[in-house]
Amino acid sequence: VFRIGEFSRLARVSCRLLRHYDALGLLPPHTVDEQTGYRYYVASQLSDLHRILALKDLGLSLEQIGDLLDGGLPEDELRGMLLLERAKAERELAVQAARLTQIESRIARLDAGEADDGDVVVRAEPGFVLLSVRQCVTSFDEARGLIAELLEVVPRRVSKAALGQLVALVHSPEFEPDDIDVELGFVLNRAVDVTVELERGREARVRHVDPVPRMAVCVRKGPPEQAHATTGAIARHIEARGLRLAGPNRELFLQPPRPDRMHDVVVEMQFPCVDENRATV
Amino acid sequence: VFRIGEFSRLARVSCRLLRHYDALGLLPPHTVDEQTGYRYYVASQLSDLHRILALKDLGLSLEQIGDLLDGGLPEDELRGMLLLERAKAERELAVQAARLTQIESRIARLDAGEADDGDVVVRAEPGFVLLSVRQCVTSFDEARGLIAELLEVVPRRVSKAALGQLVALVHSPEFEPDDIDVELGFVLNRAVDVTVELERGREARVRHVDPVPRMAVCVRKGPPEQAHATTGAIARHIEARGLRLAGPNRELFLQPPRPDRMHDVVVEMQFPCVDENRATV
DNA sequence: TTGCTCCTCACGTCACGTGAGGTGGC
DNA sequence: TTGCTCCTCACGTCACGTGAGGTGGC
Repeated sequence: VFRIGEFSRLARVSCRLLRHYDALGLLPPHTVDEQTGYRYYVASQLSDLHRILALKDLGLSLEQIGDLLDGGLPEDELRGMLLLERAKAERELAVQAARLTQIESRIARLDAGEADDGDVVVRAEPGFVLLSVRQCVTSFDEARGLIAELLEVVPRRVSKAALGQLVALVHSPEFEPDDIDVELGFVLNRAVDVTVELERGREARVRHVDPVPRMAVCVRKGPPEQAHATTGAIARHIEARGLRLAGPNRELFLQPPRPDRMHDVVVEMQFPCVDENRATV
Repeated sequence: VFRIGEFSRLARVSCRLLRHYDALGLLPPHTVDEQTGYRYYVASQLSDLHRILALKDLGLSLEQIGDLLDGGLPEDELRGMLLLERAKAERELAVQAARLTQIESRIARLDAGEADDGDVVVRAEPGFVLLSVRQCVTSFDEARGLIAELLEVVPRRVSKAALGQLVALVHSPEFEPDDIDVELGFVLNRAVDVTVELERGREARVRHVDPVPRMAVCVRKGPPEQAHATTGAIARHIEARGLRLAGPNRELFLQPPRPDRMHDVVVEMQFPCVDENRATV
């Protein structure tokens, strides 16, 4: 029979841990002296402790371990718990792997004396409702004209409260500056059912844009020529992270742009991605 | 200029996070209304936020990020931080991988209806001082005789306070029951410099046992025949975990054994391991 | 008798989530 | 005027680590 100090040395755990597990009812001492409160453990309790530590190593919480130890565990539930833990461990593993490759690519770039590219973020993007018109433009000026038209016409038909940011979706699979299939419109904050007529018989319509599980985003400030740098940063980032571009990229105008001052714009560039390995999350 | 709610929706983070980062000085709002306390953000702060989130993704703490953002970062220190983070991420990755394979092997064993083997633990083991005698024994009875002799003779020469657990180290690389190279002795709690003479001219001497970075341990209760089951559990465990046996295994007698009741013993079996992949940690 | 070990609080950790209770702006 | 949004506390999270302050046992 051991006092808590000896037992903790045998087990290579702290006394505090043993007291903690006692408090939680996970591993009550074999005996407790009523006078002094001293805890006394016996040798065979070391295997009880090992069982707890082994379960903890699997990633179970102490609460789960407690349920499992005194619950008599109905086999099925244990299986269920393990399957959940496996999924959790797989996610965590992927996160850690991504983190490691990101760090390594940062070190590599630092050693090569290259720029930071530090502000690329990958996140899930929910779906939203969009009021938009889609067409091919042959020049940047044409796009700018379309933006100007939308900015003028749409607010007359839709209440200001419902109108969100201006957004562009680039549907052209490849970048050809003189023939870009682009969709331009406004995010809608509330459901509105309108069709807005534009010049030359075109119309802006309401449609739903699907959510994207992995969107690489980066904010660009300044003229459109700056876009190359931002695109490059995103490209390096997603490559380092083992992702691949998938689907039309977007530009979200954080400030309502003024067509005469497009060089002063703040835009969030968004690129949908998928994992190299698996098609879906 | 955005209020906190709009800004949080644009950034897909919570208001609480923005207030938290404000409180820490990581991302103060562009403006704060003195009357109402309302926080106002501008579009370009989104990229500041992204920078913070990207650094957080690397595993840096908010405190580190704060130092880094306003510290002007002396390049070298940044490198140092990243190298540390890489090491941390590598360790974490290994831990997660081990966890995952452990969970998977548990599920597999559960599906196959096999036993639990749940109480194997891998841990680091510090070095210690041992008072021991080493010899080849040709039978279990001979070992038992040696234990009896040690239990009788040693306590006469060494104070009880200094004497720790009885331990056996099995030096035979392979298990041959009729010729086991075994070292038997006591862990010493304090430095003692003695040589204890035994029968037939043999001696127990003091020596230092090196620490072991990875020791797979499991407690066995009952007769030595039980040892096979425990050994099997450990073997399955370390295989599932991508480890490999390395060095002499040990048996630590948690209770002072009585040679006439060896079937009632509680022993911790210890097996040194190394990683399959790399020789050292 | 002097150390040594044990005891019970109780705060700290880390990055926020989640109410509680109250107030300004359209 | 009614919602809506914002504000500031302040507690909870998870598994202990780390003192503080005090007491029993050899």
